[in-house]
Amino acid sequence: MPDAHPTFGKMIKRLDSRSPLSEADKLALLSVQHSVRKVPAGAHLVRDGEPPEQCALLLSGYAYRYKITGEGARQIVSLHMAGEFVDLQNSFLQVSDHSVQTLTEADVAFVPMQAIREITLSNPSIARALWVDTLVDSSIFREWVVNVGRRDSRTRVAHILCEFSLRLEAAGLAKDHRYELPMTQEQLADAVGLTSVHVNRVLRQLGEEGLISRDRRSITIEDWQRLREAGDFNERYLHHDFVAAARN
Amino acid sequence: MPDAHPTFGKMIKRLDSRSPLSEADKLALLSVQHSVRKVPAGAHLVRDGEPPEQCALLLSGYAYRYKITGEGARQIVSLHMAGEFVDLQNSFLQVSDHSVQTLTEADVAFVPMQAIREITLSNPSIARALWVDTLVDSSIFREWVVNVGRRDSRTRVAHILCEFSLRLEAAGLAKDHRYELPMTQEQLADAVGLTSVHVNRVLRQLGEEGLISRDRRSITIEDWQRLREAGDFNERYLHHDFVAAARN
DNA sequence: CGTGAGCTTGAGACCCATCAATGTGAGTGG
DNA sequence: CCACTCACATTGATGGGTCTCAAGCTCACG
Repeated sequence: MPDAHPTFGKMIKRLDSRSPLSEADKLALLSVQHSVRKVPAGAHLVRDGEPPEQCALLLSGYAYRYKITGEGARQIVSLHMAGEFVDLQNSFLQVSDHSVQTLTEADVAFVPMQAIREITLSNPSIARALWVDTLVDSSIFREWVVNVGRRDSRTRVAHILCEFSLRLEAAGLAKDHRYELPMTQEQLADAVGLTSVHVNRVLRQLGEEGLISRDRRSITIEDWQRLREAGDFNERYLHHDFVAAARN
Repeated sequence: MPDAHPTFGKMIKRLDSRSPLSEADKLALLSVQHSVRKVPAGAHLVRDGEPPEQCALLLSGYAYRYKITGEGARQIVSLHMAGEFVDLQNSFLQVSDHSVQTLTEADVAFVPMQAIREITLSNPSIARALWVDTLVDSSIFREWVVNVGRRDSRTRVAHILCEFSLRLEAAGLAKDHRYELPMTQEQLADAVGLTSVHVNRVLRQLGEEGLISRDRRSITIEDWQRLREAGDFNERYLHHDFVAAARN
């Protein structure tokens, strides 16, 4: 039933680019059981500690994953955009180890865990493609560990702005290094392990230096090369280098 | 050919506990093509930026993954012990996004990428089990993002000591909350995003408070409950809760 | 015993957090 | 169309946690 939401095609294209899928695979993905629901901004898709029952694919909008420390501080561990699965891992783990919340209003396709389990057992290429997708997720987590662990505030913020720019462009959601940042400065701060006050100062500084300009939530990268250097950014970890990997 | 190194059994048992394997699956894993080599401490198993050719399974000893920032700072992003794959993701990605180095002398089984690709395509249960293994890796990365992003130094160090204790016990490499920490304080610092000087002070403080005691590289957790609280530690993210997940 | 890597400790500096106040713009209701 | 409100952004002043620099210590090993 290829009357699936158009974003399904986007998701399939991304998977296919890193791990080739046959036409039959693509059709199987298109017709996987799911239900679509519109979800308001700030809604929880997954809650830390609860056993998951379905897997959410973002059809539009943004979401983020986060954890809360015992002190009550929040750390955002990833940001997700249209075409991405936000909690694929939950299909195979007993209990969720973090929460997922929408950043904006979003259209979400909920796929029953069972459907994911079945399609991946009966179709090894789909399993591999989804696996690779989670491996790229991992790579981004590793880079974030480095970002919050070893970079100073200016570098950290510049780095994440570079990452968002490339990921949004790869997803067809931005171009010319200009995009709507769907988060408040406080959320940005929680993603880079700083306070919103300090993020504000850093953004101002990056603006004064002519690396970026801002208008409300819109970010324009005025000088990609310099922002890239300022952010110690190397896009290798995004694994956008789609050289058609695998012969099997 | 079940004349494989005994640690293969350990690895298989761990995989099986989170994602059930048939006897045939286990035999296939035991007889996967590989070559064993003894590697000295400090040797590189993988180098950032290079295309990987094989996948390393640690049979004995310890290894860690790390990245170097443009400033030359090192961030260790994970620690691995006997029975773990250190770079499974490399079998499916074009280029390595980080380096892997041994912490101690180690026996390593090198499995050709091609063998991993083949066994996972022809055997969906093995693919799933390895996938789940990488998902647990991801969960640990997420926790590390939180650790370096939002916890103060004392909490950070206490947290990682708790994590090591549980992981080593689960691997049968420690018991009674006592273990040999296979890293220098500088390496520990690079894992928690601090300096070795500060890690040293924190370790002393934890000792003075009676939470741990140290003798050379040996760590004894004197008061698990209090260290757990000090480290804001909840073992959920380790996904050691082996309730035999899946019917298919 | 000499050597070197790693551990330990102190003093001072600095980056970022905290606290606090004000500014701004979108939405709401009168 | 104008108060009013509320979330978010912005800015300043101050303090603290961690880094940096530097020196001495310990212990395994030759």
